[in-house]
Amino acid sequence: MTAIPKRQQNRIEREKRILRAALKVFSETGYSGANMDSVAFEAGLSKPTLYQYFESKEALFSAMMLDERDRMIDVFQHPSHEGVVRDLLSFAWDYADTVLRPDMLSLARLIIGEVQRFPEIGRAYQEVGPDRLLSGIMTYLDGQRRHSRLEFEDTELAAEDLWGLILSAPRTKALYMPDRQPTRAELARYIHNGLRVFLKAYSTQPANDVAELDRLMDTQPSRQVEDDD
Amino acid sequence: MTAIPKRQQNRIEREKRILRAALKVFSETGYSGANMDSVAFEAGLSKPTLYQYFESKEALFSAMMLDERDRMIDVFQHPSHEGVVRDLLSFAWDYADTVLRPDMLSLARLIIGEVQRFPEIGRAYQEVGPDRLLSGIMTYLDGQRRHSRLEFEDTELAAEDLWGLILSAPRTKALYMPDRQPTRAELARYIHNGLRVFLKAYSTQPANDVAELDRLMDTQPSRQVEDDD
Amino acid sequence: MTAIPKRQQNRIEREKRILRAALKVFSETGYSGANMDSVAFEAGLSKPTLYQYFESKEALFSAMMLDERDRMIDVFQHPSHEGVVRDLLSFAWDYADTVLRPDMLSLARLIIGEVQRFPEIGRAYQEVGPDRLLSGIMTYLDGQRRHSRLEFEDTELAAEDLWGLILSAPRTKALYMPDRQPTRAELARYIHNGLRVFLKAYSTQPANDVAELDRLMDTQPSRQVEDDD
Amino acid sequence: MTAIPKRQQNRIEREKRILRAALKVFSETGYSGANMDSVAFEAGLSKPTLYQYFESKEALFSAMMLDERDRMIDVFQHPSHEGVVRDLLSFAWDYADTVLRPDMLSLARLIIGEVQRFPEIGRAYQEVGPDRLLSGIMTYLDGQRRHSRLEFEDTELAAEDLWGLILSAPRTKALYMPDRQPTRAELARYIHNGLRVFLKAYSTQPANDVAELDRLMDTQPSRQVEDDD
DNA sequence: TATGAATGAGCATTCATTCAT
DNA sequence: CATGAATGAATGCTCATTCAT
Repeated sequence: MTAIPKRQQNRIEREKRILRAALKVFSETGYSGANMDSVAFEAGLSKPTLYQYFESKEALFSAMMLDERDRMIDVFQHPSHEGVVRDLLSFAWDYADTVLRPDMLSLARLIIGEVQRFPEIGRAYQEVGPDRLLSGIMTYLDGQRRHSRLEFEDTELAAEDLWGLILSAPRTKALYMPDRQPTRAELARYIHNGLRVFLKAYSTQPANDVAELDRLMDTQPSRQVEDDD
Repeated sequence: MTAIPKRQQNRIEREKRILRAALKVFSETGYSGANMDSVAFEAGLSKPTLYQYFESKEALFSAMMLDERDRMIDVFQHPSHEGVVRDLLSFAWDYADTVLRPDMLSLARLIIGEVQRFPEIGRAYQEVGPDRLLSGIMTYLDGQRRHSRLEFEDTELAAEDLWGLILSAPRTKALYMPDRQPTRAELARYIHNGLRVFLKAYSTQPANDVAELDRLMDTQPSRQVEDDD
Repeated sequence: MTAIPKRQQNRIEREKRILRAALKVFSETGYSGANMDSVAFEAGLSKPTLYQYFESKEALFSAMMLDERDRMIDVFQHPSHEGVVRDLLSFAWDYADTVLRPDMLSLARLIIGEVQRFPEIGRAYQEVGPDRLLSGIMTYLDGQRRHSRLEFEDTELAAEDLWGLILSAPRTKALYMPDRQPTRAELARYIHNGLRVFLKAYSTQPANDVAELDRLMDTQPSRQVEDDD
Repeated sequence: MTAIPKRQQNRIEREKRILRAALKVFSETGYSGANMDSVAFEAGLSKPTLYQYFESKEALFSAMMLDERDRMIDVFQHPSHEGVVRDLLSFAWDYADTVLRPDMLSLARLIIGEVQRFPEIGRAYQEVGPDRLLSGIMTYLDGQRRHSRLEFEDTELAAEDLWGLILSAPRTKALYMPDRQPTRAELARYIHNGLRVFLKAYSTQPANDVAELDRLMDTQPSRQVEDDD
């Protein structure tokens, strides 16, 4: 039997619990505002045990942040291939759903709030978050340009435009106002408008594509009807 | 003469000094990380005096934040009227120069980082920052629509697009990476591209306007030549 | 009025209290064994106040040690001049009374016990304690040599012999056994014997001097009759 | 064969390792400054195992101290018999070499530093160290008195004088200044002078003996030529 | 028996806040 | 009114000691 020793197993499990607890506590109160007692309590163990896993508050913070970052790598789906409009729409919803999740927003606030104290954390997230995402979008956009469905010169700028048109406004708002989550309808409005502008600017057949977009948005304005208040 | 009593005068002056000191200290280390000793020292007075002006750390923080917000109200210039393209370009630079200033970014990080602890601060800034700005842009865009120079249905979305296309990418990067300020050339690239997309999507004479934009960007790619590395 | 400001006065007084408290606490339990709460309590103030006066435990320890050292500088009397035997006898008692005081022994134990952690403290005491004392004795012995009352080649060795003959045994015992203070009678025995050997070895008239010594020791075997148990 | 069971053997071995580790750790940082982790690590076993051998830090300390004391019993050689001067000289070097060894000094500092916390330790060492040593010297001195080579009344005082004249000064210095070991030459100076004084005071043929001493010290000023810097 | 893992209690240090002058 | 001085209440971190395996 290649049984993983129970000890080892246990240790890994506990480390995960600590990192989860740390995420919660640091997210709620920031680095300085958080205290190790809370983390220990939240993780269900004592402070000395906590210190056996991470040698200092700072080390715990960094470890947690980098762990979260690694977790984020696989978050974004690769675009499907059912036609530009459908693809972009699907991508827009996927991305919005992820980026506007309360926990993602809390994490983003934490990073931004502490980036002056921990500059390397900001950079680390830039690399796996925006940069990786962007390169995913860029690959897709390049493909569509080769198929003459889109036209542009600077792929990076086009990708950033896509992101900015769809999410800049709702995400900025969400960062500043944690208690007001955007509704599905609001999101739909941003996505609809953002994609329309993007298509007008970058599609080789803007009129057709915008028409298709309008049709799709009418049909399927949102995915989760329940919270469409 | 209804001379303001010297006492009164003095008090106001001192209060300003405290608020400036608070901005500096809180910006550098966040709310929890800052301590009242530093604020008092930075303001050049003793802690008890500081407490005479603000009854608690929390009160000082709120007061400082709201004061900064008020100061921000007059920050953005009203658009001039020399033609849409020139107007938008002038606005874009104005806005970029303001929003990407290191102190503005620090303040933004502070707000975002503390918004969960002080939700009203986030809302307050939303009102005078984005909202006021937006309504300024909206007024301008509405005017241009009346003159048939632009066309759109939803003014708010159009205004948000303008903002997002120009500044979403560089500002997001700047928030996450405090040590890497964007150069003038990078800014010019974002502005040029953002306005081109905006004009393509919203102008009644996209081809002409984009051509003019290209010409203007060539002529005057930046304002401060010295740091155009 | 050249009134010293009460504040200043107070501060000095309090600092003295802290140093006294520190001496007590550190002497009792050593550096690591002592805690700042005890010092604060013993000094009659709160821990933060204590920290306003000394920035760390280590700083307090060093300051206290150096203060004690300075206090020690004036401790040893200069020898009088009533004849070698009388002089040496007087010096012997003076010195024994000082060096064997319980607080002096505690301090010595503290220095010796912590000298590996704070090497500079050991050196500092060596300079003002033994070294200064020795040079005082040496001056005196040199004088007596000039008057042909004593003879020797190496003044330093002679001085060290004087010290060693009188105090080495009782002080070593006292260092190792804090609960057993030497009685006056025991001290008298050490002094009598030590001086006798010293005179035999160094006096130009050993027989006479030893006889005088014996007479003096008979007459006045001790000074403080009360604890002559 | 009444073979000792391997278990038993092992246990004894381990106990020795622990005691050696404890000596090292306690010597370096004192009782309070030392921690059980370091002892366990130094002994190459785990803390619980350590606790199986010694039920508490205090117990370990005491056991180690008493063990060291027992080890010390056989340290001092019995004086040979080649004539008083030669005997004393040989004894002086033997004793100096032992007492001034860095590990012996560290141990002495430890005892002195902790004697207030563990008074019985001080007494225990007094018994086997000074007391046993002293009674050895006393036996020898008594012998020489019987052979009319030395004369004195109080054997104990004579023995203490011998010790004090030779080692009081260098040992006291060494206790206070751990980083400055006395050189061979310095030791020779102390020994030469101490014995000369001793012989002048106690020999029945002082002139002869001092002459012999001078001759011996010239011939053989030290034993280990290499570090005679 | 030996050990990885755990913890209650303690300790140096800091900080928001308040007096006394 | 302004300030030097003071403090109760944390907070990060450590350590002697004990389980559970």
